[in-house]
Amino acid sequence: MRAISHPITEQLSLSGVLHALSDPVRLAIVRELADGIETSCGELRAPVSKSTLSHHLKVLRDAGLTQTRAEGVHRFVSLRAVDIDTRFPGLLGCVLEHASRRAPRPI
Amino acid sequence: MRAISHPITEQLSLSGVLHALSDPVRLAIVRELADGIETSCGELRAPVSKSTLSHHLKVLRDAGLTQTRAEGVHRFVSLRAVDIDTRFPGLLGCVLEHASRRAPRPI
DNA sequence: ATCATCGTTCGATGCACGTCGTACTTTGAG
DNA sequence: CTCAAAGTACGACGTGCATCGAACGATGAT
Repeated sequence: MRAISHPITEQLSLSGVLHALSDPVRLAIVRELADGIETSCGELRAPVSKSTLSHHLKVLRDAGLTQTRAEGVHRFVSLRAVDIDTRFPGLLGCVLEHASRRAPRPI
Repeated sequence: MRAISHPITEQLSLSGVLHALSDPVRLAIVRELADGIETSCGELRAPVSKSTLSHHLKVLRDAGLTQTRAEGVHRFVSLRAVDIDTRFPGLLGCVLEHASRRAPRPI
C-alpha cells in the first residue's frame, strides 16, 4: 500500500483551498464531513462514479482540506478542520455556514 | 455602447463566488479593489495582457463580485462588498484578510 | 475629420479539469 | 487458494479556462 501524502498546514494556499471548494461536488463532500466524523469513501453519497469520487477526494486531500487514513480495505476520510482554521481562521466555518443555507428568495 | 449586466444579489452562488476568487490574478484584483475605491481597468496592475484582464473582470462581474460603470472612455470597477456581505456574511472579509497575509514560515 | 486612448471581442492555442469505464491492488472472508 | 469488495490508477473524452495578439468600437482631444 502506497503512503498517503498530506501537505503540511503552512503549505496550504488560499487559492488552492478556494479552488478545491469551488466545485459543487467537493463542497458537498466537505459539508458531509463537517460533523468531524471519519467517513469511508463508500459512505459518502456523491452523485458521481467511484473513480470520480476518488479523484475529488484526492483534490481535497492535495489542497489540505481532508486527511485519509487507511484501515483494512477502507479509507477513512476526515476534515482537517483544525489545521485549516489555524492557517485561515474563520474561512472554513464561514464557507460551511453558507454552503448549508439555501439561497434567499428574490423579492 | 452595450449595457453592462450584473447579477442581482440573490442570484450569487457560493460555488461561483469561490471559483471567481480561486484564481490568483482575480484574487489580486479583488484585493486591489478592497479599499472600496472605484478603479479604472487600466489602473489595475495585473501581470496579464489587456484582453486577459478584461476577461478576468468579466468573470468577477458575472460572479457578482464587482460592478462596472462606464464613464467616457473609462470603465470604473468597484467591489460589491455590501451585496456580497448581504448574501454571504463574513465571507469576503475573511478571504480578503487571508489574501493580504503572507504564509507563515514553516518551523 | 483625424487621431490616440481605453477597453471589449474574436479567434486561436494549450492546458487543466470533471467525468467515466476498465483494469489493477490491496484486503478480508470463505 | 479463491473470491468479492473497497479504492486507486490509468487512459480517454469533451469541456472549460487562462492566455495572447489582432481587430474592433467608443470616446475625447486636436
